[in-house]
Amino acid sequence: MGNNETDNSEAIKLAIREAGLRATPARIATLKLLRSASSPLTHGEVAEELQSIGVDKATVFRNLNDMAKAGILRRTELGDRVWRFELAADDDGHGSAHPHFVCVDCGAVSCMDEIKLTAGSMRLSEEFGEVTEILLRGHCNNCD
Amino acid sequence: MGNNETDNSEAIKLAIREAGLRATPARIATLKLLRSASSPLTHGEVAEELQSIGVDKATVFRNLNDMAKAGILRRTELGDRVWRFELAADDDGHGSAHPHFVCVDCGAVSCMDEIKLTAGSMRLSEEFGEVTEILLRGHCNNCD
DNA sequence: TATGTACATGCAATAGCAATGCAATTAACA
DNA sequence: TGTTAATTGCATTGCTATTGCATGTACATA
Repeated sequence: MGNNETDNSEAIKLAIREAGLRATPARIATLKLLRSASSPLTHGEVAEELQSIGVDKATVFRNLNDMAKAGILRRTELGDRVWRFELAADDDGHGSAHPHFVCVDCGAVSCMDEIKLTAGSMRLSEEFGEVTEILLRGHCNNCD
Repeated sequence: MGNNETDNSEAIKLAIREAGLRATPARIATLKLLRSASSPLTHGEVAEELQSIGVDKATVFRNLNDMAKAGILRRTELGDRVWRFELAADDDGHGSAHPHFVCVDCGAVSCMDEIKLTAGSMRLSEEFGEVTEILLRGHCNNCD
């Protein structure tokens, strides 16, 4: 079945370089972590995880922001004053922009792939501008 | 046409007391300001405005949070890491929860009264929890 | 493969909004 | 009008994100 570990690393390195950035260990580890996550991770969560391999907090912050600016990651703020990051694109197509649900009680974040606005709402929203992100907030089923 | 100024003040005082809070000048001024605003105001915006009548920043912060907790105000975070507040209910029925559009470029916030999810999306969203707020982000027509 | 350079990192310091402790003040009740 | 608990002002603290600068490193070039 080949060497998936190496293959993945090479693919990640390539993606970073294609975005105009250098493929450093900290960035590779960041992308691997985000790929293994099922929901967006915060600055702090990534920093804590990468601390174990000796990566500084400021470096994590800069890398996340830089890669978001470069288009590899998507950066969002989901209502609790903390930035969250997720891959802008990945293998299963989950990468395309999709709505999120965030629980105002426990802070859990979920990706909602199938949520859509009505056609009328899409038209109305154009009066305001171009909508690039949809966020739903409420009380999740684990909390109520 | 009667004394609207007084009438409004009395109505505001009553609303505050009904929420279980004391009708202090700082709170009354806060509600008047929010009622005259066409979009949610930030902590800082309210604080700056009320500074002119001698209200401390911390007091504004506490009052906004307290009144939000008491249900008079609605507190939301629209993507720029700053809390925003608006009346939870007002005369024209605008008070019921409604989606917001926030421009990621200029930060402008608009209230969208008519935006809805498709019926299917409403059903799907129930798998996650009870949705209490919808937020759309993008580039507004003044910025693109 | 050796190497120069621009990019990246680590460490420390800083910024900015929000939250809190405490003494003084005041609204709302009897 | 007096009492009491809620509220305020001021200063301090907390937390996340950001920045400055010297050092280290990825990677294009020779």
